Amino acid sequence: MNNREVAELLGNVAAAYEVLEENPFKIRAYSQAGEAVANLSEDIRGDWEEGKLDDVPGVGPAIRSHLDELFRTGKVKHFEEVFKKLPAGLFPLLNVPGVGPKSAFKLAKQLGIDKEHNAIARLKKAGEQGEIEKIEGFGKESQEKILVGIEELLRRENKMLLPEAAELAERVIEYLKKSPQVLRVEMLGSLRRRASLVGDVDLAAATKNPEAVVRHFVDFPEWKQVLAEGGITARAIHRSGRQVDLKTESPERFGALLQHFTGSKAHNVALREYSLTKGFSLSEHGIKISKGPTLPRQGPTLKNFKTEEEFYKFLGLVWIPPEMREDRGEIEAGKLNGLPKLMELPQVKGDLHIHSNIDIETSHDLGASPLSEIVNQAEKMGYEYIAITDHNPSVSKHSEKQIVSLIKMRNESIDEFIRSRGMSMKTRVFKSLEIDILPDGRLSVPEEVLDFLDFVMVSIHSSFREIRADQTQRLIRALSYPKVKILGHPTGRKLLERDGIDCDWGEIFVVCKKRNIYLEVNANPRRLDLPDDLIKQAIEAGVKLSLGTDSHQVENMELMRYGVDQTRRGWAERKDVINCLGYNEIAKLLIVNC
DNA sequence: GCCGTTTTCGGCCCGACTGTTTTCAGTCG
Repeated sequence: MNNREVAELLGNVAAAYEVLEENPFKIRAYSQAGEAVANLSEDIRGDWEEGKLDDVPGVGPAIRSHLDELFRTGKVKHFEEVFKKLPAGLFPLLNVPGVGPKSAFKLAKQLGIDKEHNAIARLKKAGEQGEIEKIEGFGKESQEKILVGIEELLRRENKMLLPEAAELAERVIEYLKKSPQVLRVEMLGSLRRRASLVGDVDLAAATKNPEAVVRHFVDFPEWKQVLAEGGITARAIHRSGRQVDLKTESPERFGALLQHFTGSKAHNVALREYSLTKGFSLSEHGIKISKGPTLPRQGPTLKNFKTEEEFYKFLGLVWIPPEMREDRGEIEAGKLNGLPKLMELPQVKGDLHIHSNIDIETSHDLGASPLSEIVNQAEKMGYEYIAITDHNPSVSKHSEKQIVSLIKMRNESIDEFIRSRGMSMKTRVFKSLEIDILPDGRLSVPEEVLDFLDFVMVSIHSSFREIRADQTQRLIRALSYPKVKILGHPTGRKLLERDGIDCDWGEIFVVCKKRNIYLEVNANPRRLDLPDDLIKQAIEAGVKLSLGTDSHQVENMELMRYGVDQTRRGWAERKDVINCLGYNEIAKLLIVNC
């Protein structure tokens, strides 16, 4: 059982308790535990194996013992007894937007949806045949809403990679700014927090005339369909099929709106709990002072905030960068003024993961761009250095001797290029190689090859599904070779395609720290690997990071900012990322025997 | 059922929107 499945199970228990009208706080406890598991990047089963379930927020003695039973026996007797009281078809219906536990129960019961596997299809059919509106408590409009919800469910299953969401948002923002009524526009939600995957694009506009701004928004020519248009908000579907929401607010209150809809939900819940202890009640409109010297008979007064900075300051906190708002300790840190000074894109002085088109008959994709274009681009970006990290020559097609001579050939071609450019070349080039880690942890090239490289990057490109202990030993063995300085895209995940490997990262961090090996934050938006929460843990363990775009063509070197976004989500400061060092300093770290 | 800078007992986030049950429950972010 993976995290998503465990989270779903806990969510189903919460929903079942809701239908059965259990204690509301017990319901919330299960639903919070479920969300916490869903947001975990560590494998929860691994946490259980190591006796660390207590570290998961929201998991106390009762839920821990249920999870213990789940991992030992594959099921939880108590949960099954609870579920038995309800139709099994109820649970898939919870995924339809607009359908919660109570409605799902009524629908499943009245429509006789008693199996999980075809529940959504049966609901859809019932809606199309007008069966839903006949149920007490539902009408024609709820029936229509459910059918729209089912469509949205099918569409929502593929979230957007960050750049797709960012580019769509920028198009709409550019259009919105054409209206003189729009005083300010900002991105909201997971997009503003620069999360690796984004659901809908949410935007906020500051205006004194919300109706005019909403009208302008719905007139955007690229909408396929306008879903809703109110006095202060609107929602539309873009021709790409992606949903865009707009919220408006007066400039005087814009700070509170921005804060509220930037989230994350977990951050906001934690912030409200913290604020309540001070007698403040937060909302998207501002802060109500519910305790202390409010005037009698007047009720709580609402305080307005133009900016987020003022909003956080009023709560006794410093402004928290959106990337950090995931309830990972940022409120505590903001209280003590102990927030890190996050690194920024202009501090990046080089790209440590680039593939060229020098043909050494590689095991994986050859780059598309010649070294000359790569260096030109690097100089344009103001880089002091780049690392050429082509894949190793394929092992099956070459003898060891041939591999060595291919690497020598590549070195000569790089050296010749550098000579030809002479003193005018501002960017220095590291000769490296991205070497495959074999299933047993050995490297896929003869050790002799390492002598011809400035440093080595190693990466996993196969056998992603080994069990944790094996995968951990595999990585440790790979990291023990001389000259290995960077572990490339450490988890091997591909967003929306496959999960990363299961591995005891704590052990890997120890090895990296001891041997001065750097963990890559791969900036390719399909990878963004290490993931943000592991970045945070790595930094806490004293491990330093290496940024690389994994570019196979020069255009992709521009994707560095997405890697920087993720390091910021992992609380990285300038000192945590070796790319912030100048050439002389980083050469000392990477080239061990120079 | 969880949790701790007023608490190991007694609390537990806030408001908008929607549709239908004509006064509010359910759902969402």
